[in-house]
Amino acid sequence: MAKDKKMVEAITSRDEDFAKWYTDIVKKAELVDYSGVKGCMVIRPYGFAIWENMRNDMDRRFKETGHENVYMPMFIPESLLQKEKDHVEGFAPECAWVTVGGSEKLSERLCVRPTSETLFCEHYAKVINTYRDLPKLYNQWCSVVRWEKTTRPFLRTSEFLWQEGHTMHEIAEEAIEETRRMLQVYIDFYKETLAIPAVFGKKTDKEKFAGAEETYTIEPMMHNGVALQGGTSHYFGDGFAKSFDITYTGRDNKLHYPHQTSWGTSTRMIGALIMVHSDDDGLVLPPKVAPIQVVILPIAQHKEGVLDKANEVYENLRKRFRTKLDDSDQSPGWKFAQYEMKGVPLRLELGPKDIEKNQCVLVRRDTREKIFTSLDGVEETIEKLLETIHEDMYNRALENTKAKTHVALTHEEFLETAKNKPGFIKAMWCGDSACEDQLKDETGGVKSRCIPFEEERLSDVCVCCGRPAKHMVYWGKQY
RNA sequence: CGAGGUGUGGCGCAGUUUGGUAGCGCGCUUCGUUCGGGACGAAGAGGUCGCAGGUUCAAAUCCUGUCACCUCGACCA
Repeated sequence: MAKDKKMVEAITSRDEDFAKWYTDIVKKAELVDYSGVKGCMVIRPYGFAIWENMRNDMDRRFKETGHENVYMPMFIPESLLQKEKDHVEGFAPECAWVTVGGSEKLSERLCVRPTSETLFCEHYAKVINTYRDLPKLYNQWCSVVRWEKTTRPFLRTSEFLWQEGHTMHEIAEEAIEETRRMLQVYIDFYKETLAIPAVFGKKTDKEKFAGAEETYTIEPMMHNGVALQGGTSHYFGDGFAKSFDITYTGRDNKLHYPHQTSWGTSTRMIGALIMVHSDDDGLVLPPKVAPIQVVILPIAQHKEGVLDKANEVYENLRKRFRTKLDDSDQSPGWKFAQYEMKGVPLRLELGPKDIEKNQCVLVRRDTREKIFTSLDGVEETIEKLLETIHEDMYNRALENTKAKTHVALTHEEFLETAKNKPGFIKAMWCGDSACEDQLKDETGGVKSRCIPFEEERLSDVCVCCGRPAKHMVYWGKQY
């Protein structure tokens, strides 16, 4: 069969209808199911296993950088939420409220947390007294609720799982350093674990988080050129500390406000995984997070010795890889398609002909390449292949991002590019949010993604208004 | 919040215009044959047609109301 022939009729082609392709994958790969509540999804075992792998990897990185896990309540009293003005204005429109407990109407309504800055602040006010209590480096894994108008599995749901780090520091520089450090943790995680390249940098004032002084972001590009805000890290200065009256006695025996950060990533990253790597045959998972890294498919398994050998290989491989042996009585063709749909990075075929020659067939999910290899030392072969798959997936995504990143020097060029070429646009900007608004209106949704840490001087003037340029900005449409 | 769409066995749908015995495909169960790219045969099980009213001898079908979900926009991790 031709390599590029579409084998799974049930999945809509990616080029035909990207949105439909996405939801097909999500359902066919058994990642989620819809629930009875609008915008809330059931994360099925296979989808949740991906999240668990992500979570374990990130959690390790957080702990290596000195953070501790905690758990805050899920309810925020309205009065607490209102303590920081910008923050409440940012989140009030999408809060879900609890007004009744049992049969009693509550004297004060409770917000189901959309994010937990206020709860952390309330707690920090109690436990921070002296500079010796700093820094406080807390993280929590939980779910949050934002009453979204439009929802899509993983990308935007009413409730989603995430991690939120909240830290307090003696001085501003240390907090800013923490903000940048955690962004770097995200960048590394995307590259090393998800095999996803990204642009990253600082958000413009207009795109900042509600209540933050500075917001840093990681912006991976999806296969179709649309950006996804993949994680954010915020520097709050001492604004929240002042609103919540968090003070500590400094080395100088005077009262000071600590400086704060927060940073978060969510199950949305699973959406990124799908939209960056997957194809018309289903999911393509990077080996580091794949719930099954190698699936062993015995061929003609009723024949003498096949299952015995398959089990022997399985017992050997499972010590090093997340391995599955599928000896169900489905036909081989069905199994091939099934595990391709689920994105298993490597398939190991083992039939009577192989066993005779003491070999097996390894098939890469990402390229479909077939490799005939000896069963002696097959675990080394697999180890190397999984690494190669990771690198190749990263590089393909990087090529796609590069190919879909354009430069615009003039206003006309910007509009022309935005209209005809999906992807990022690099262009100079004066620093005025009015220009961001104008460009967004003129292009039907292209917004500033970020100001990268390493800016190029493309020209001296703003691509929108022609006044002197202050920054080079990545622009693009987003999910 | 605006504009569309859909609710019928587990899943996907037809049937609704023109009221008259609840259908199809997949899946599921059992048995047999198959097995290197979604195998085949035979026999089975499974549905208060989203919900509530109404019209009628008779409602999945007509009327009124209601709930939910999906897609696309505007807003957002």
